[in-house]
Amino acid sequence: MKEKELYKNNLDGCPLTFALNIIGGKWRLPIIWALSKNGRMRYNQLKRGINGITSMMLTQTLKDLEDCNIINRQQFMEIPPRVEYSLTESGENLVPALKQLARWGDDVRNNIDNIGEDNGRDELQS
Amino acid sequence: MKEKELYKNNLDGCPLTFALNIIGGKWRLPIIWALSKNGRMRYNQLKRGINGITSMMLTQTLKDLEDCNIINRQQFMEIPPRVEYSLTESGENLVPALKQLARWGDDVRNNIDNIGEDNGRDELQS
DNA sequence: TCCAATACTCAGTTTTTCCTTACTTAGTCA
DNA sequence: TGACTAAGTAAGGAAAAACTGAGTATTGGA
Repeated sequence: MKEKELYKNNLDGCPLTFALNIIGGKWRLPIIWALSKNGRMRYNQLKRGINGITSMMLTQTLKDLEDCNIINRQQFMEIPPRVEYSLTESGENLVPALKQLARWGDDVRNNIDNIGEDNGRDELQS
Repeated sequence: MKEKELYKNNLDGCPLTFALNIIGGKWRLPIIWALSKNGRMRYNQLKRGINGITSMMLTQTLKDLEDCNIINRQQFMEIPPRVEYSLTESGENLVPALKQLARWGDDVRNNIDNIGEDNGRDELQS
């Protein structure tokens, strides 16, 4: 194979890099996952549901995901305030891709844990 | 829906988190991608093929991926030295999942571009 | 009157990740 | 002789990501 015919990596414009930039933060996947499981959720509901997240990280990550068009934010003008979050269509479309990745992760981990021995499967939704 | 029935996030043991930890470094995907396109590659071939990577980052990332059982490292006892890298079976299995994610990334990006008509430019696009 | 609940926001700090520059060993080419 | 190739290592610093702990406004209930 000649050097010139090699695939050359081009980071800008790669849709995979783009996708990973969207889901790549520490708390983004947990939020997306929780919303895909539970549907519409309020701020403090998310906070209670996601183990270890702080107010600040939740606020920031929700805003990031909203900017990426992955989640919707609906604010009700009430006292006490109420804000509900849910996945957008893009967000929903992401879920199958994540499931495939999760399936792969599961397989790999089983291979590492007991090499050569297949001991059933763990459920994807932990 | 009762609070107790909500899905609760458990980061340890989540196969998705596990998968993202494997592919989540800056240079991991470029290396995996290049190997999946070109098959077996030597160190400097990878270095030339991946735009902007330094020796150190390449060495480190290759070692990380080897530890994760994503790539094989085969060393030939020759002068000058020769080392060839290739995807393991786990590495090959990862590729379809990455492709699905990439497809999603592509769709989302196109959607953003189209929405841009009524909203001017946002800084999401590369 | 004081506390709880809601959905945040801010300043400052720590932790993690990534990068830069130089150096290695041993043989080959001019 | 000196430059070049191969496949890396080492030390230290910069940049990015994440965290800590506090404060905001409002109102109903004890």
